[in-house]
This record gives sequence, C-alpha cells and structure tokens, in this order.
Amino acid sequence: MPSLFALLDCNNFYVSCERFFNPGLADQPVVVLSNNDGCIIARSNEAKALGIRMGEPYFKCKPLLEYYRVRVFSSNYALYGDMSQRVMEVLGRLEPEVEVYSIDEAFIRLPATGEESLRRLGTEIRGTIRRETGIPVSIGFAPTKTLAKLANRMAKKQVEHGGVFGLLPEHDITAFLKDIGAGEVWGIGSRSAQKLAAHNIRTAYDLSRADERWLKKNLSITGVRTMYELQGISCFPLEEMPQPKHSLACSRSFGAPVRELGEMHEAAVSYVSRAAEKLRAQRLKAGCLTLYLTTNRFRTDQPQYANSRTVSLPCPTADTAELIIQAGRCLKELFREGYVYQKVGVVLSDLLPEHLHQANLFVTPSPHRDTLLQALDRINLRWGKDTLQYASAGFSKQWHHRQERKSPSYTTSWRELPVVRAF
DNA sequence: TCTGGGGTCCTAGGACCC
DNA sequence: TCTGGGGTCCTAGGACCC
Repeated sequence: MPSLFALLDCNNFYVSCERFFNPGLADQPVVVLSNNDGCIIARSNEAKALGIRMGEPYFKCKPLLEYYRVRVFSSNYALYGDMSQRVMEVLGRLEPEVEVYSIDEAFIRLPATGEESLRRLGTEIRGTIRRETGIPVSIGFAPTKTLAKLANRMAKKQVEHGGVFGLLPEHDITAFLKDIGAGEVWGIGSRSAQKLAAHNIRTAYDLSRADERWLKKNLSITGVRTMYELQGISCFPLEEMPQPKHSLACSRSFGAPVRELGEMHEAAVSYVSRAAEKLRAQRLKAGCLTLYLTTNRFRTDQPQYANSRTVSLPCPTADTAELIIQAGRCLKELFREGYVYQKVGVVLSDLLPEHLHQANLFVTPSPHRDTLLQALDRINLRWGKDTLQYASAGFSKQWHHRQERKSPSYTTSWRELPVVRAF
C-alpha cells in the first residue's frame, strides 16, 4: 500500500505552554519574546488578530501591546523543551513511524488508507495529545512532506476542519495550489520567492509546473525537489533516526552594551562553558572551536565591526578549561578597542563521539579530568545552572541578556514547581 | 535605550595533485 | 603568438528552516 505523510504541529506552541500552567491566559492575547526580550516569536490567535506581526521587535510594538493589555512573556526554553518531549512521547506511543522535526513539529508516515479513516486517526491523535499534555495540535495529511505542510496550514486556518485536514490525490490539489503564494511553500524563502516572481512564478501551482532546468540553475537541486513534492512525488523521506550533529553553538546578545575586553571575556567564557556542557550531555567531543563577535548591525550610526577566528584543537575535547583557554586566545586576537559590541558567540565543530579517542603523542590525557567534569555536571544538574562555574565567567554579569518576563520553570526546577491551593 | 538563537544543505571557486 | 586536463577536497557564503 502506498504511504502518506502527516505533519503534526503544535498550535502557537510557546503560548500554549504558558497557558497550560496559567489558565488565566486562556482567551487572552498572549505573546512570547525571543531571547534578550528582542522580538515577538509566538502569538496567540487573539494577538494575531490584533495585527501583531511575527518577528516584530518588542520595543517597536510595546505601545500597541500595552494598549491592548497583551500578556508578554520572555522565552522559557526549559519549559518548552520539556513540554515538547511530552508531546513527542505521546505521539511515539500512538504511531510507529515518527520523525521529530522541530520543537513543535513531527512528521508521521502512514499507510494510505481512505480519507475517513485518516480523519478519525487524526482526531484521535489530537484528542489524546490534548488530554495528556494540554497542548492543542493540528494535523495535515498528504502524499509528500511539502504538501503535508500546506495541509497542516489549512487545518489550522479553517476551524471548520476541526484541526485535521487531508490534501489527498482524489482532491483537486491544482485548485488548492493556485491559491497559495510560491513564497509560502516550505523551502522557498524570501530570496527564492523574489527570483521566482521575476520569472513570473507566483503561486505554488506555477512552481509545481516550472521548468526543471531553470529551477536547478536558479534554486539548486532543493528547488527541483520542492517542485516534485508539489506534484505529489515524494523527494524528502521520513528520517526517523536523528542524524549526528556537525556543530553546536552558544551565543547571546548582550543585555547592555559591552565595550571592554574584560566583560567580553566573561561572556565568552560563560558561553563556552554552556557549549561544553551541551557537548558532554550529548557524549561528544569537539575538534574545532570558532569564536565570533559583532557590533549591533542596526545601529548604523555607530562604527561596525564583526569578525571570527577558528582554531583546530590539538586533541578533540569536551573539557571546559581547555576550550576556555582556546577561546581566550581567539578573543585576544579579535577584540578591537573603540567599538560598542552587541554579541559574542562560540561554535564547536568537527564533533565526534567521546569514545572515539585519537591519541596525541604530545598530549597526555589526565584520568582525573573526566571524573571532575562529571562531578561538575552532576552538581549543576542537581542544584541548578552555574552552582559551580569558572571564576572567569564573572559574577556580576552586567552584560547578561534581558529576561524580564520569564514564567517559572514549572516542570524542570524543584524550586519552581507550580503551587496548588485549596480554598 | 531597545531588533533571537541554533542548525542544515548546497554551490562556486580555489588549491592541490598527477 | 601559442604553456593541459581532469579529478578531489576544502571553504566561504548564501539560503533556508523553526
């Protein structure tokens, strides 16, 4: 039997997470901000209806938000990550072939049964996830991932479908695609949409019938695959096994401008420490470290500077201390006086599993380091982030990113458990 | 005053080798 | 006058995603 794809997508996911622990937010306009309280990255339907746009800088729409008494939250990734896991666990129990695609989305492969049985299945999955996690989801069915994305959008947009919508071969997919802009298709960003429009390809339907050679030349092979997917020919398979990571990063914009090397060094050490923690949590080592820094590109009135340095490590490592030393050297080379810096970041690459050990003639590994690092991680896991930290990460952290409206980490911190009162 | 963060894939072009 | 050709590997930059 031919197979179909379903895309399950959590509705306004971050807002739904906030609402689950704070029922007073139901029916209220709610938004969630990006890190550093910079931009709007999630909106409730009520907030969308007020015309608040995705990606809008917070400071620009603050008056509007206050006027309409929109409830505003800093992002709380500990909470969202944990809620995501719950949703994916329930889904994994219900369906055998699942690809977790992002924090709030999963693809599912299903046998191509009739529309009615798909609708029943979708409704059942929706109900179970809602009941067991409190998160509302929408589900779209179609012969390819790209079409399932579009079907999902329809499931969300038109409430009469009850959160489940199928874009199946027996339907008139052509008419449907004519109503969709080429730029709304998964994989077609604004740059590609511009190129397509200049070539008079404006709708998803136009794209599905584009000239293959022209597409290959202008949008690369991925554009060609998208074209076939729109025709119902699957080119993106379900990837149940997550691919090993090639890189891992940590960076933050500063909460207050940074001008001095000392402060910059503290921030760099903090992010390197976090990146090294992630590395160890995933049982990886890094062979390469990149440090980069940049001024605020929006402040065109100020002198601009951005630069990066990459070093190969003498021996792949996940040891915070070694990575801090390397990052410190990079920073010394990169830092220039006289600029107002906005951000520093670290990228670890050439990742490999920790058990693959390549010995280095000139480096003697200390047997105690691993034990020490394990102890460090255990203590910070048990007693909270940065209970133990390197002194060079600083203690006052004036540069620390803003996070003024964060909800408690209800599900991941003993100190922040929700409190239930009986009257 | 104030504009996120983390990740992937693809391609062109240069370096290098024989 | 006139100075090869083909293959591989690596990297930077562009574009995309959520």
